[in-house]
Order: sequence, then C-alpha cells, then structure tokens
Amino acid sequence: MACQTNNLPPVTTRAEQREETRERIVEAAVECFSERGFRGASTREIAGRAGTNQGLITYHFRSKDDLWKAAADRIVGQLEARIRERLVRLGGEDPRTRAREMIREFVRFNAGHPELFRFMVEQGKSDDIRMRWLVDTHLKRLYEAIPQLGLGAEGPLKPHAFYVLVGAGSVLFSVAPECRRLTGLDPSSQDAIETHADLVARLLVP
Amino acid sequence: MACQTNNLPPVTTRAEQREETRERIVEAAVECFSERGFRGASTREIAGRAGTNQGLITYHFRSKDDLWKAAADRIVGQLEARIRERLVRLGGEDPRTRAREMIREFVRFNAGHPELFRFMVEQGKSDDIRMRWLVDTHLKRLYEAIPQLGLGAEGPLKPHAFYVLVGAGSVLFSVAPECRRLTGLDPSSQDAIETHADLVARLLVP
DNA sequence: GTCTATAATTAGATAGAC
DNA sequence: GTCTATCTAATTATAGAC
Repeated sequence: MACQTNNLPPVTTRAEQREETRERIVEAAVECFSERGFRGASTREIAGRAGTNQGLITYHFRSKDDLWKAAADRIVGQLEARIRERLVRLGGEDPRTRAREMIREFVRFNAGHPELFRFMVEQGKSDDIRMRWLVDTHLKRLYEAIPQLGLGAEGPLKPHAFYVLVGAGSVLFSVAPECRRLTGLDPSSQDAIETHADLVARLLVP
Repeated sequence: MACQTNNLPPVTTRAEQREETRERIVEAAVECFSERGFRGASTREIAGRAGTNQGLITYHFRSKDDLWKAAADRIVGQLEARIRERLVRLGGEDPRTRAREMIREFVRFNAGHPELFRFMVEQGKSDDIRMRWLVDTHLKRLYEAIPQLGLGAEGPLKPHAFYVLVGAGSVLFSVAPECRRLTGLDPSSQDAIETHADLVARLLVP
C-alpha cells in the first residue's frame, strides 16, 4: 500500500507525474486525431486510450483545439529529430547517395509513424483554421528545408516533386490495414519497409 | 404560382424528383465523408449541403451507414467509368504508351475527384467494418484489373507499385488547400494537372 | 493532480403533419 | 416526397470532491 512515508522524498515528483500524464494523453491524441480527424476524435476516447478520464484533458490542455496543437507539435517534432539525426551521420557522402538515403529514411519514418501522413491529409483537405496553423507553424519550415537535404527539384517542379515523394513514401503505411486485406502484404514487416524505401529512392533518384 | 393544373401531367414526375433528391444527397455525402470521415461528418451538414433537411436522409437511406455505402458506390463507379472510357479509345497502342496514358488519365481523374483518395485514406486507416466492406466490394476488383490496363509489376512488387502510383498521383490534389498555402501552386489549374500527370507517368514508365 | 458529476450542445433515428 | 418536432445518446467544457 504505502510506498512512500511522509518524510522521505517521493519516488516520482508531482512535476514528473504531470509530464508523464501529459505525455500519455498527447500520444493517444496523435493516434485518435490521425485516425478519426479532428471532429471524429472524441476527448473521451483519447482519455480512455491514455488510461485516464476526460476531465484531465481539459485540465492539462485548455481545450480540444489546444490538445490537437500539442499532438501536431509532437508528430512533426519526431520527424525533424529523425531527419537531423540521419543528416549528421551521413557526413560527406556524394549528393546522389545522400538524397537516396534521406528518402529511404523518410520512408522508414513513415513506416514507424503512419500518423504523420494521416494527420497531414486529414488537415490538408479543407481550408480551415487548423490547416493554416499547421502550414504556417510547421510545414513551411519543413518544405523550405528540402534543398538542404540534397533533394533537388528547385523551380516550378518542386511542389510536384514534394507531393510525389510524400505520397509515394507514405500511403502504403498509412492504409496498412487496408493493404493487408487487399494485397496480403504486411506493410509493417521489415522486408516490406526496405523494399518500399528502395523502390521510392530509386524511382526519384535514378 | 401554380405551374401545374390538376389534369395536366406534372413537369417532373415523383420518381424523377426522388432520383434528383437522392442524387443531391449522395453528392453532398461524398464531399462530407471524404472531408471529415465517417464519424466527423454529420447527417445534418450533409442535408444542408444538399439543400434539404436531415429527416429526408433517413427516409431515402435507412441509416448513416447505408448513405456512406451509396457514397462509396458513387465515387468508385465514377473512376471505373472513366477508366473503361479511356481504355476503348486507346485501342492498339503499344504497351508502354498505353501504360503511360492510363497513368495520366488516373492522375487527371484524381484532379477532378479528389474525394476518391480522401475516401480511401479515410477508410484504410482502421480495421473496421467499413474498411472491410470497401475492400471486398470495390477495391479487390479494381486491384485485380490492374494487369489488364497494361500496368506491369506483377509478382512481389505489385502492392508496392500500386501504392506508389496511388500516392504519387493523388496526394497533390487531395490536399489542394494545403498545397496552395504551402507552395503557392494551385493544383486545380490545367497546367498543374498536366505537369503532374506527365511527371508521374514518366517516373513509373521511364 | 486526479477523478466524478453535470451543464449545454449536438449527434442519428423516429413520428407525424402536409 | 418533403419538412418540422422530438427522443435518446453522445459530445465538450466546467465545477467541486478528494
């Protein structure tokens, strides 16, 4: 029962507990929002998946809207961290090898985090306040960093190349349940991931 | 006021009026379901976009679920009609030309009907009863017809090639509002459509 | 910091007037 | 065939106990 006495410092502080709970809620929010969209996701289901109750969500995040922003920050932050990490380890490879390997890593990320693409499609569909926030706060920064990754296609083809890369490298994993039933292929298998990464990389950087 | 007297046949019969209303509702349903997902779309909003009231929806379609199936039938049917039409006009071109032109036509269709891809991603994300219905009723038939279109890649690469094509050829148009704000490109312009169609076709059939 | 209870809105489905 | 009114259940946000 009593794991802590009054005079000993607690094993986890209140600040730690706070962060832990917020973390669990945001993680569940990323899943729900990307699966069901903003309207379709209910704060009760999010609370349930996080193992707590609906009241706590409005305590930690003022509103459903603010929770959605926290979820967006999280999934985009994970992508950026992954890209940075891969960039420093690539060092001075030649440009084409760098570009191919960055594409492969992008595909691998999508395999592990299908929520990113689900989230982006979910929000990009209608010209509402959340789409504008997502573009202005995160996507513009990502989009303008593309040349630094060694991925070419500046000029008028850039938007086309961008959405070809995003689409070709993400959809397979974002509709994984459908893919399993439709084709028999399990997109989460290591073999499928590497095959897809290689296919997309070779198509875009021949 | 009275455009019809009692003894003259009405300008539009009741059966015609029925079909017209059903058509308007299904059209609005395709938009709403693809934009907001099944849960996120409300039958009241669908009725509003169709210029009628919520009660009529349960009269013409028994439930929200049945309305969703009617919407799926419609958008998939439009794709199939378009493919069939293009196939007969292609006649005896050589295989590579045929394949490239079928891909171009698929991209053009997505430009005019971004709802198809939105609908597919919306449903493919979770392993629920609607995803299984969509795969079994429509997608399997489409997927198995691919070889007949001159698009190769049978064998273990087929699922990968399929989702590369779908993703590369659809995302740009499905997130058109986002694309405009992010890149300045308007994906609905004739120039953007043909540029994208050509890019995807040349990437997949070099 | 966490949870339960509740207020105000909105959802899908039904019933009945015209 | 169409529309309004209403029922039940679910939604977000809030208030207060612990």
